[in-house]
Amino acid sequence: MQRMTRYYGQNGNGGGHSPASCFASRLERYAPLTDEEKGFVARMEEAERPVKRGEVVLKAGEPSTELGVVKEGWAVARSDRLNGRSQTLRIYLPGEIIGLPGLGIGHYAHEVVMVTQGCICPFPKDHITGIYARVPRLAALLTAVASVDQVALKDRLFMMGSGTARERMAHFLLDLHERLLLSNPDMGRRFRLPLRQVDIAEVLGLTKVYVNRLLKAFTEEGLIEIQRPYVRILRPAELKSMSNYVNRYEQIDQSWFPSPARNDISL
Amino acid sequence: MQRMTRYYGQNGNGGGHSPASCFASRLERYAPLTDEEKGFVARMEEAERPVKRGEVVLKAGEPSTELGVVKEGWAVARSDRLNGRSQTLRIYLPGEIIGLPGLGIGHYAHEVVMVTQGCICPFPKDHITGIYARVPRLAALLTAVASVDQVALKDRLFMMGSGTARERMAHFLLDLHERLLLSNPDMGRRFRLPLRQVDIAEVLGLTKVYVNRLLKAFTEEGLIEIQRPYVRILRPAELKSMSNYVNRYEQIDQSWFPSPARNDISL
DNA sequence: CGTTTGCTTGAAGTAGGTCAATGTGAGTGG
DNA sequence: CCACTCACATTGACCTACTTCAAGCAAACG
Repeated sequence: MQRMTRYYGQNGNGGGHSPASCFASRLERYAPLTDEEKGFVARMEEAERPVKRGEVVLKAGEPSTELGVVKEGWAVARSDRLNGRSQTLRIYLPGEIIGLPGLGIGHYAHEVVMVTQGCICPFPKDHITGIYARVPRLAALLTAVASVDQVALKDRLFMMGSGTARERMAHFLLDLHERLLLSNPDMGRRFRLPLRQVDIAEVLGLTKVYVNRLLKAFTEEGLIEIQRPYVRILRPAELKSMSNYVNRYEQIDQSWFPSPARNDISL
Repeated sequence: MQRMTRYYGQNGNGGGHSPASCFASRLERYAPLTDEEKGFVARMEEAERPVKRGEVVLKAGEPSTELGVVKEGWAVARSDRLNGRSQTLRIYLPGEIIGLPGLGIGHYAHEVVMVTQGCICPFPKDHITGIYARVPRLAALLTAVASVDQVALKDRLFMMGSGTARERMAHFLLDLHERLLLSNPDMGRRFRLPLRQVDIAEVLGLTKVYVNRLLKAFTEEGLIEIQRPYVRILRPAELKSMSNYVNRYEQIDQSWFPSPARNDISL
């Protein structure tokens, strides 16, 4: 059933962070956390649930009682259509939070499904309450991360609205590469892409047939190299210029964060 | 477990001119604000700047020092392409905040332009600092509103990725109508649409020619009625079923909000 | 070793784009 | 009151990027 071997996650790459918490290490990349903040983050990863490929982690329409941290594996948020085609709205990599949009509307708007096997750390929604009440700087950090996310989402909307299939594909490959680099800085240009062509098609809003043709064309043009399930980006510059790609993940702006101490207001 | 509050239920001014503080009244629709919270909200609307149609309110690439509340008029966030076509990423109606995504990345990712004349209330970014530090429930409210926004954005991504032109148009009209109803509950099915066909085309990722043909077709099929610049939705049910439209703005979940008093943690 | 799941390829169709011309109403100036 | 203009809307004729359908292939698994 599973044609993939194990997803390679947080193998020790000199970073020195504990493999137990990819989410905490992701956050600490931006700003060192206080002990109190670390405590709150740790509680988001207390529980662990192994999940199989294809498993629905969050069901669309259900009341949103929990959020979750993807600890291992890839997940996607998707919108199913009665009609036929379904659309992947977002790919979640290890260290990212799922279910955040459910905060506002009280139920999950779109289902989240695993595309590889992996491991999810669910935590109750009202854990966020404590973060807003007690560690406002952490709340601000989460907000900042969410807003980077929103920018990336808008970039994707742009590609879907006025990009050709080639441009979308280029943008997709570059974006995934950059995001993987965030947690694996010394990964290089070759990365594991545990998605079937039909999965990519659902991300890009294309058919699997055309995705196949695009990948073939990209390969023939020497833009990429495929050794399934690995992809190597051969000519990033051309891909960037053809898709107008901008890396949105490089840094976040902390200038507006409140100070870590609870009642010390920097204003 | 979850306390939802209906969003409707404020007397609407059918006329069409904004109240003194459309942003505050929009927030108060969700939850009554404490005096302290009101003070912070009021400071977001202290300054006022009249803006002309076509004026660039936020320039892409510039450091994000300010956010703003749209007090009057319509604005759009758009992504320009060297190539040619440009894509509208988001329409901002009165009472909505612009520049929020700039919080995370420290500069404006996409430009914001007025599509009608209007009025913007700019406020400094670090005003958000005070909200996170001192009125956490207001911070949570802003987060909730942003997350509803993100869901709506994902719905749009879905339409752009796997919707036909007809479906996109139907979705667009319904979505705009619902959003306008939020601040004008007794507006009915007829609303002012101050966009040119080319503006709509940029929202939908289509050409103005095709937008024209779609509008003509919709009119001939009796789905809508156009008396420029007004549109009337004649058969909302058909539009809904053909575009799978879901109104995401109806309710907001406050169950996870911290309590209004600063150090009283409801957990 | 047969079955399944996913990849590849060809041929034909279509939704929506492109190009280009014409129509229309709301100013503006004379 | 009429001409002139300018910004948009409308319409027609053709074009193409992508889809659809359908068949064949490869490799992994049972």
